[in-house]
Amino acid sequence: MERPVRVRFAPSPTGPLHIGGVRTALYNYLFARQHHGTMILRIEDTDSQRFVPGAETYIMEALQWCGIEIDEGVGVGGSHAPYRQSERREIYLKYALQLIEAGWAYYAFDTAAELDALRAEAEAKGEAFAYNFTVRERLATSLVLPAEEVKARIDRGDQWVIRFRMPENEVVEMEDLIRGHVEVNTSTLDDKVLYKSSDALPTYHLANIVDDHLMEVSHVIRGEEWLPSLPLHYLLYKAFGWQDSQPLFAHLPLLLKPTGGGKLSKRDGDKMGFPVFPLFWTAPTGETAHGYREDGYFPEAFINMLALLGWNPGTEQEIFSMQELVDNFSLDRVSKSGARFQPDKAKWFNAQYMHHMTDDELAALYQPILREHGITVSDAQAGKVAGIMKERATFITDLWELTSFFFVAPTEYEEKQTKKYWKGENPTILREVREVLAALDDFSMEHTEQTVHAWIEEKGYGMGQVMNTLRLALVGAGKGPGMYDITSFIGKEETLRRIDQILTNLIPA
RNA sequence: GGCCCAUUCGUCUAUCGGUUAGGACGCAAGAUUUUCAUUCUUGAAAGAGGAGUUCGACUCUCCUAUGGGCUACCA
Repeated sequence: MERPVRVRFAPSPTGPLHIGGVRTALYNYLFARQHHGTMILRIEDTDSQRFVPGAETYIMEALQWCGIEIDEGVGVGGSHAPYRQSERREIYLKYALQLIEAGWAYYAFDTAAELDALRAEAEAKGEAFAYNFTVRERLATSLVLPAEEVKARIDRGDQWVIRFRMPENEVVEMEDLIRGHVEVNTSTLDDKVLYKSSDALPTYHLANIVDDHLMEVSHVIRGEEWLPSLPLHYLLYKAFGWQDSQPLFAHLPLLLKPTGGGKLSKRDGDKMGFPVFPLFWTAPTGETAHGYREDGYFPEAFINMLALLGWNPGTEQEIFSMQELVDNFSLDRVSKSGARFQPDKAKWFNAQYMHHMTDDELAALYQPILREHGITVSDAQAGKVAGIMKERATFITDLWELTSFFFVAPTEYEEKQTKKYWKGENPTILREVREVLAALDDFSMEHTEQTVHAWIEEKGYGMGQVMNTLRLALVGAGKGPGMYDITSFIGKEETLRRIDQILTNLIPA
């Protein structure tokens, strides 16, 4: 295979891109980058009924947030423009007609009502209706109607479609990069509609094959839901005489619901409290859906998680940057069976990325949240506290809950801790600790710790007893980092002030 | 119903005929600890079932079961 790698992600703008779509885009992107190929974004808007305004913009924003770069396509242009199928509509009819010419397709004039009647009739007899060699000769098609009649019907504006003439009893042999050899007998297939006069647009099958050919796509990497139509696609390449440049196919396993069966859908997210979309989405109807971005996920963590859902490197490495994914990805390590999406693992990935962030990175993300709470501090300070507490956080938004006591003195004292420590001689000991701290000139972490610990030992107090009482005074709760992280950050003056505050405000039990 | 694809711990997965079937998430226990976490250690936890092929099958073949996809003038 000498030809340049060109892959495409080809969503249809019928709603927000969900994570299954993002993963398909990701695998295409990884494959393209690894082979120094081209990643194409094509919008398949051949269904005028289901078109949703805003969906296309959403798709492009989502890919951008994920770090999936488009080399060619909608939004960036390229040598094979246009990339929106609705803007290529004049191309397709020509090819459909070419197929009729060659005997691979025909006009059909059935109305929706007639087809429904046919289906009902078959069902009544307990049979499955198939529009194929068994019925096509008995229906109003260009196969049986005289040429003049066909022309007359078209001329007078009757609705028609062009259907593929599926051969009878032929075995189509196919190769899938993930699944290997697959074969299907054409007698089980039907005469798919390729083009419809109602909106002068092709269906997916025709548009897809024509565009992939014209855009010189080398590998088609798409969801498993397309596997059943692969024989048709093979036959279309054959009918057009394009077998030599036919792309290689890889059908990806589906992303399944976390529990129960079925494909992941929008409703699952709403029900189970995790996003199924990369970004927040507002439908034209006003309906909204959560997004990973707004829920606090890092795009890198989101992508990492998605990449491992259906693919693995064969090693025990789990944390991958985009570049590492590009270097390690391979289609033959993509699994064959559907992967159940796991919300807990997604969180774990995010926490891992959080833990590995530098103070500077954390500061940049945390500052806006601090500002929302009316806290103005330097980046260094924001980064410092975030760095101290990051290992306890899953999301950036967890940080405020975790670090607020660095900036604000407690306004109330947690009941459990108060009961446990604000009793007996502890308030008196706290008074003594206050004197020890007040006498300090050097309030650094090391020096404070050394002095206070030596003092505790000398007095024979319990370490936990003293430290937890002090914690209650400074934090107001039984949580937080080491005490000296706190004292050194808030400083001597504030430390003493918080001790005085609890001593004057809280009456010991 | 028909066609196609799949089937290893609860979940994501490793294994490409010979392993005490490995790792991760989650769960449980323990250790560390001034709190909460983190971290570390340990544990429970799997080859859908049945026939073959083979000296030997999780791995290859077939059947069954189960799950999933498709079966539109949707993609």
